Amino acid sequence: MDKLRAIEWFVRLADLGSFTLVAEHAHTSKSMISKEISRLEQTLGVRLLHRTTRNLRLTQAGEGYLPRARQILNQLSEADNFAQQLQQTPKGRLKVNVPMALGITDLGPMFAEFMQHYPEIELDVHLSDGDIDLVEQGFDLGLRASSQALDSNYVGRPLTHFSYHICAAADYFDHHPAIIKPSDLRQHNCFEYSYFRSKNTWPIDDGVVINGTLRANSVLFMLAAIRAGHGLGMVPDFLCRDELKTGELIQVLPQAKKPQLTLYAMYPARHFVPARVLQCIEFLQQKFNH
Amino acid sequence: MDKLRAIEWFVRLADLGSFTLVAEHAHTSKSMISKEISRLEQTLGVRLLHRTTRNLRLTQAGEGYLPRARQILNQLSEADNFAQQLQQTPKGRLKVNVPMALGITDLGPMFAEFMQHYPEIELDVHLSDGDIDLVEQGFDLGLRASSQALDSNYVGRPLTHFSYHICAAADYFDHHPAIIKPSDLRQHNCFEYSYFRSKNTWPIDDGVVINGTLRANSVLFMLAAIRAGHGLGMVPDFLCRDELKTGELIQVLPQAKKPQLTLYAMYPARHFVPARVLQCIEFLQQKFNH
DNA sequence: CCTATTGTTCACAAATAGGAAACAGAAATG
DNA sequence: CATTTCTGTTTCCTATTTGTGAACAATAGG
Repeated sequence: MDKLRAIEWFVRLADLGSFTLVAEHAHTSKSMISKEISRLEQTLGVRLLHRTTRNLRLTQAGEGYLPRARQILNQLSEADNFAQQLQQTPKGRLKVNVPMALGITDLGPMFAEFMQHYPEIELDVHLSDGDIDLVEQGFDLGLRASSQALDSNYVGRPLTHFSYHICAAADYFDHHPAIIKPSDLRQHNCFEYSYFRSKNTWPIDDGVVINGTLRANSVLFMLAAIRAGHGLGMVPDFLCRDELKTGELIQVLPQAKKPQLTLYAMYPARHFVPARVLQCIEFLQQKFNH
Repeated sequence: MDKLRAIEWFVRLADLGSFTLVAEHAHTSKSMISKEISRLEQTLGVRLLHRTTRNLRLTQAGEGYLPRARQILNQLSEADNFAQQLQQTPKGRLKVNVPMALGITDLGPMFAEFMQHYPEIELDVHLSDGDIDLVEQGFDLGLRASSQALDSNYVGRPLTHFSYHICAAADYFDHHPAIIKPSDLRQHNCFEYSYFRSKNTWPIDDGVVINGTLRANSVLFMLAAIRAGHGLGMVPDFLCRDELKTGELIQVLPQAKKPQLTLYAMYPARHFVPARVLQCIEFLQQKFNH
């Protein structure tokens, strides 16, 4: 039995509450989890989980074992990080969370180059936009665009700044009235981005309540609708700069006060940060500053 | 790789300073140790030990990894003890250190009976008399006869008391002068026990300096010499009570002031004491009090 | 009452562990 | 200086263990 792995799985089991989920998460079969947990229980001589077919709950022993197991795993990764910090060439798995749109446009090529520089680092990139817990999901690094303060559980380093543009297709205004002042937007089909904190209010000047026929959780998807001339969207500059240059898209209200977005590289605040994480951040910083 | 075991071996390696010794200690081959440590170093990406053929020393990484490894192992055994404490029937390995002579005479039958009562407990009995570090050697329980205070790292529970007798063979005095007062001993062949703190001084009244032609680190061996009529020895009562009863041995200076020995059951002071340890102590207490 | 989904068990294929011996390097020995 | 005698590493082979997918038993929900 690999006791450490058994303990890891036990902790996951307590968190997720299902053998099947843990098996998926650990890329193995549920029979494996079952056997390993049973073996752990056997060596301890105590049942850690009370299992009925549809429900899992910790036994008294499991209840007490769980926090200790957590601490052991934490200290182990702390020790590993310490050791790896002293090594020369960064290697190992680097699990990164990246915003969907930015990941596809700008970060894709950057990470490709990063891989070339550090061939010993095994990249595990997850594209997603929702607010997820980096630690819980086991991310070493997360890139997040934010206009507000950061969670103090993480260390955040600003990489670059973005601004928003309100865009429409060039031919959109052939059939729609012009937009002179922010309140004109209310007469138009303004798309809503699901992950905006202020759902149907665009943060222009004092805020403009908009409404439209599209709501999407992907700016890329929204961009397609804008290019098709179906309405207006508020998109970050890195997504529309090419189209604005070619004239395919037109910016509206360029002088209006729009929020500045900062892209942060965030990593869990720990005693020893793996070299590969710091190297990656530095690499990105250099790329963005160039 | 069994990472936990690798860490254990690494700690042992740092303590003992030799692959060969660790291999013996762990009941495995040195190739195993070598391979496992190498694998650990590989996953960490750092060399933990700098090895030359005749000398081992920790690298900078190893120096920092060692205390963390120690802590992890401690917390793990703490967690295991916690879990096992909640279990009903005690089981698992119980490694006991027992004084040589007492182990052979009185404790042998007691432990035999103990095994019968708790068939799930796997006994690992080490007979030895020297002062050894229970924790370092991995003992769960140590039985020690002592007349003085105990190390505060351990919890000690008194089991029973012993007294010393000065004995000689019955026919010894056919050819040697009688002994009336303690100072008469100086004219006799008095055997010396290696582990006595006051080497060649017997703790009778104010202490009597003795000399003789035998020095041994085994009271049993000494007893054989006494029975053969070669001289006198100071032996604990449990070793000579049968011979005194049959008259084979004769006690000398019975009214002299001799030290009282207390037999302690000692176990490492930890947060959670395994059930099997407590059960064993209770069993022995009962046996001695009966 | 049936279906869907859970965790456990089983049997077999694949991978791994473990040990003996050969090996290579360095210190002590004469 | 050659030799002996330790050290830790490597190699190779077998026995053990691991991991998987399918069948299984058990339970909650429709």
